[in-house]
Amino acid sequence: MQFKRRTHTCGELRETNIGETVTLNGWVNTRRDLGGLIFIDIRDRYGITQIVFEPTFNAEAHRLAKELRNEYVISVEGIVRKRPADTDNAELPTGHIDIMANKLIILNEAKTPPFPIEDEIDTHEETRLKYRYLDLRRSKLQKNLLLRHKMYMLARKYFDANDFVEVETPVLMKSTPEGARDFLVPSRLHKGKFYALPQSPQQYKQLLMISGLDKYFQIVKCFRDEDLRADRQPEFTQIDVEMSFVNQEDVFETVEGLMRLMFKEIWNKELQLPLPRLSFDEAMEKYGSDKPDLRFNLEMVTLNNVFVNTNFKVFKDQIESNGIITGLLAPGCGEYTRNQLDVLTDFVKKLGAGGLIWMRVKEDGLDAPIAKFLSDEEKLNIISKLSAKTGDLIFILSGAKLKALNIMGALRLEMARRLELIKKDAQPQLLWVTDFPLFEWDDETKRYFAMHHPFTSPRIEDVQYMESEPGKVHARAYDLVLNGSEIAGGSIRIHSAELQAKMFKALGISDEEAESKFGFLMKAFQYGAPPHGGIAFGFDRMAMIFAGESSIRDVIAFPKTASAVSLMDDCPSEVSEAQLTELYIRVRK
RNA sequence: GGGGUCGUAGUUCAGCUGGUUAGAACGCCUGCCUGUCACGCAGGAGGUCGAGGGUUCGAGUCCCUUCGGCCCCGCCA
Repeated sequence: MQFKRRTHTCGELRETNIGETVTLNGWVNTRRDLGGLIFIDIRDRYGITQIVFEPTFNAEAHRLAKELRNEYVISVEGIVRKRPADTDNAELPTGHIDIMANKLIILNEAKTPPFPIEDEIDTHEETRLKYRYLDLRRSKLQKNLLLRHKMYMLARKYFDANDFVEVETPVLMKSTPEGARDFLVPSRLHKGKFYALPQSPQQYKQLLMISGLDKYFQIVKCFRDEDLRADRQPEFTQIDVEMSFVNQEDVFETVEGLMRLMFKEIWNKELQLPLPRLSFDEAMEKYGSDKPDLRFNLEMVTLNNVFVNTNFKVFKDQIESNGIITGLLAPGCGEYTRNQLDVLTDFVKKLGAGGLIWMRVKEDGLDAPIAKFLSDEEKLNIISKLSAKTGDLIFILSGAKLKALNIMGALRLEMARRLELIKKDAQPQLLWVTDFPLFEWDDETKRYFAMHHPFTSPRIEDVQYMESEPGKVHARAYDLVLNGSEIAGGSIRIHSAELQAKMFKALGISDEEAESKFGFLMKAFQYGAPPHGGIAFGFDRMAMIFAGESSIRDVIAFPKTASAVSLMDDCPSEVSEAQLTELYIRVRK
């Protein structure tokens, strides 16, 4: 098909172009057929320009324009003209001009799209995902992809300027049993053997440090075969970073520099450095989360001290069994009805709490179902500890420490929603959470797991407890948290064979097991491993927050549904018997 | 694996206690219309009520099973 190369994009023409003969190519955004006069808005990713078809100007073009429908692909040649007085459209950057068409070519017709190509649509996501290529025509999603592109460029420029080297690591790698479920890739050349897709290039980047690359980064796809969430996809992108001869402060400095750049270039905001830090313990006690949202206050308060000598059995038991009693003040909620309180009780019960204790703060004291079990002194202390005022509502949860704090953290977020504490224009809150526990107790298997990964270095001063009290050992691990989302996480790694052996021992991994699972890495460590550490950003999540979206899918071109399916191309799908045979695979029924 | 929620026209939804031919808006089609930009006016077409089964004289509506979207818990070193 013959058509002229465009002279301008659809967002480009201004009054300075008046009188020029131009050619635009694009999609029909809307048509307004007035009979004798036809207006067509032509759209490409740069913008929208109004075309006018007038029979006295060009009868042939006008005749053909009658056939135009939404989403037809067209090429238009015409003359840029100032719009007649009072017909300007201030909404459009191109709204002071229009194009008198003297030549129209229909490059392609289009079926009526299943949903309108415009920003504010309320079409179900299912339909949008099925026709993702149409969804991506909408300027909102295009804007998100452009923002994502800008973030790639900023990251690459930043790391390059700081002497980092981008190195590609394998996508087909060895399956490692720790961590998330691997996606497996069967080998045709090796019967019964499998590659795994990387959960992250963790081992490779450590090997690159041993190789002396010194400063490495990579924008890289990672894969985890776990259940999805609004902010989790089975394949996702990391900015992976590793550095040699560094401590935690060096990593922080590097990351903070990048974040300052992103804040400036994406949001035009000055980021105050250094970033605030919270220890894991502090974050859990105050906010009930290892990724606290600091855009609002509502701090939780640990009340164990108030109840050291209590007669209330529930609290007494918790204190004796090393549990926690945590309180949350809901300002001005003292008038919550029984029904509202039941809903909130139900909310925490669904998260695994035994129940929810509530107290209305009245002029003359606390009005609560458990009031009769508490001494006057305890009541006064609750009020003062939480700085409660008349008309407030107090929540108290007790239980095993991390579990109770987690549930209260969820309630904190729920109350913030109900009280609308997160304003739309709230300043973004970025912080470090540090000093994570090195180990995490797993009740099911009755053993400790590495909270981060088994190569994470303990704090030097805690090494002495690794055998006696593993639960007490803190890691040199850290997370970067933005508005209540973890956007990056990393650690200083173990680089000594001796300490690594201690770590495996604490994890209950035998020498043989360590050898078969991580032997290649252990071996490499014997050839002069420098002290090193790093971090990895959840790029999609970061893009989501910078774009102001609430789902990661809105910053990914072709995302999968919550059940890990691509509705557009219908994958995963079955494969032919021949393919399976070649891979020595039989599907179990 | 568990909890919540949704599924009716191309789209977004309404549809009461089970009862005549399942409605509205937008979109779509046809005609009219020379300054629209949410164009206007007139007319029209369009339905596997997610699927399967059951109860009933009768099911969009009640029951059971099942599929799918979204959110959350578990899971995500």
